[in-house]
Amino acid sequence: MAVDSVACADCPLRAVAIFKQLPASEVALIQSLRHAQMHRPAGAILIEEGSNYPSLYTLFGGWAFRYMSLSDGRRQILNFLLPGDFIGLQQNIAGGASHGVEALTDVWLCPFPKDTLWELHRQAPELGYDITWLAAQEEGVVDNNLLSVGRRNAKERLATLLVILFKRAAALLPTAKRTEVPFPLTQVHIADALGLSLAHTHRTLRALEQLGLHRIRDGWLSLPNPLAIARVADIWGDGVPEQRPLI
Amino acid sequence: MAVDSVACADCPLRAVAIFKQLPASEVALIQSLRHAQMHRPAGAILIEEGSNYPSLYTLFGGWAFRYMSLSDGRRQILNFLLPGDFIGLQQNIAGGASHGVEALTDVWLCPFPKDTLWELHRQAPELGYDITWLAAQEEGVVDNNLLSVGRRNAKERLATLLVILFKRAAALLPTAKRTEVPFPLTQVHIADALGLSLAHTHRTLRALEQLGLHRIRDGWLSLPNPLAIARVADIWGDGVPEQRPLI
DNA sequence: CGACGTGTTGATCTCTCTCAATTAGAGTGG
DNA sequence: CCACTCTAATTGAGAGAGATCAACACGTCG
Repeated sequence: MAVDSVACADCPLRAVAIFKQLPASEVALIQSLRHAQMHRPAGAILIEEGSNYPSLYTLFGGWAFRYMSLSDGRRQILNFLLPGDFIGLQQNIAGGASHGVEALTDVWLCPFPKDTLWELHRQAPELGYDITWLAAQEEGVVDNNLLSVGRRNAKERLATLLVILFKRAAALLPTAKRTEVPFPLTQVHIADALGLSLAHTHRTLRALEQLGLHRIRDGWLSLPNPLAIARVADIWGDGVPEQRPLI
Repeated sequence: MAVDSVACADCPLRAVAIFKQLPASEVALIQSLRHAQMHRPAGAILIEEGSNYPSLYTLFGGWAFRYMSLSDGRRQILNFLLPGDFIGLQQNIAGGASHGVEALTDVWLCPFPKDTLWELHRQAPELGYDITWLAAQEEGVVDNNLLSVGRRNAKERLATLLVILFKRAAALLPTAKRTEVPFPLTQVHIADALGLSLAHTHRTLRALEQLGLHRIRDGWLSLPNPLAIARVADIWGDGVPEQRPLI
């Protein structure tokens, strides 16, 4: 993952099948707005909760998550961010949601100045449309999490999270290597994402493992029986869009 | 609420202070894309859960809500839609979130053809930017709900919902009339929005009422002690943006 | 070596759910 | 005008999923 500001045109992410191909002119526009790539260690706060107009980033490498917390420290993880995800949209554009963003692993970021959103819309309507697409897509992910936390029990929530993260992570890997995917979450992250206590998360995790529905070892996740765990999760479609824009 | 396709330029909603003023040219563009206004009764399904590229609407009058459900019937309300909200963004733009939309009261809608999103982006970057703003804003609302459902207990959830809905509804009223706001939700809606059972929702509602934190009568909500209920909800900012775009 | 993060596990408690009934309008049709 | 139906609100009793609290094990790291 050694990165010395790879040019957007040569971006290895763009070679991954899930990302939509862009015309060279649009890639050039993105390149012209972008700053040099930067690195942040695992655990770093990428966007402070409550900050009003923070920077924008494309997550180039590593995982992160968005979260909100209550004044007494209770924290809810809203969704996880994987390579290719765009960071800072909500805060930058609509002061509304005052969530924070934290690096789950070491991350590499492509930073953009604050007025990038407007420039993209103005100079390339297609990219403006793509930004809207990304916003709508991320809301869909949060919708799913809300359904889980509101109406699924602990086993179902866990199954849902594992299935969805597996699919998202697998989509970034070469087809041949999709038997297991990187899984950097600790049980604390899982608990905070699912609205469960740490103890209960642990017990439920063990219960599902005993049923042969998942296996997490050394930061890798595999799903020995994808159909069975999807059935527990009550998921029909696959949830991962065929192709998505990459800004 | 008699409506025979009021022209966008004369739209009474645009006169409300929370809505951003648009240049006449942009209002004209919106008008040119829009179909004649339509009415739907309370309880009508405006967008079927799982439908792929449904119509787009601006909610002109009445309340609605977005929801998702599990195969056994459990339902989660994702967020409520009030006049001025844009409907159908997520499904239309990113096949991702397969949620439904249901009318909570009788509603009046301004329908737009499916390619409107793209046309707005292409013909008026400012409006494209506004669309993105709306998407980001709505995601912020869902973020808040996820925080509630994941990490707040029943009393806190209820307090949060009442405070936020009160503010959103009040912003649509003349300043002088903001002591009470329309409140068309039944306890079933509240329960489904908060991830609680109906019975517990009812008991918690009564408990908060006994504390003098709210009063719901004949479809109207008032908050006798706004500071106290906001304290229970653990809300600091006001959550309602000063000005928002109206498409 | 002590501090810390992460995982693990037991015991106990309680918030919230489930199930079941009852009451009170509002609407409908004869 | 009355039986009938339906929705929404209400209330009680009992049960259970998940929370809380408290230890302990293990590995890493300064």
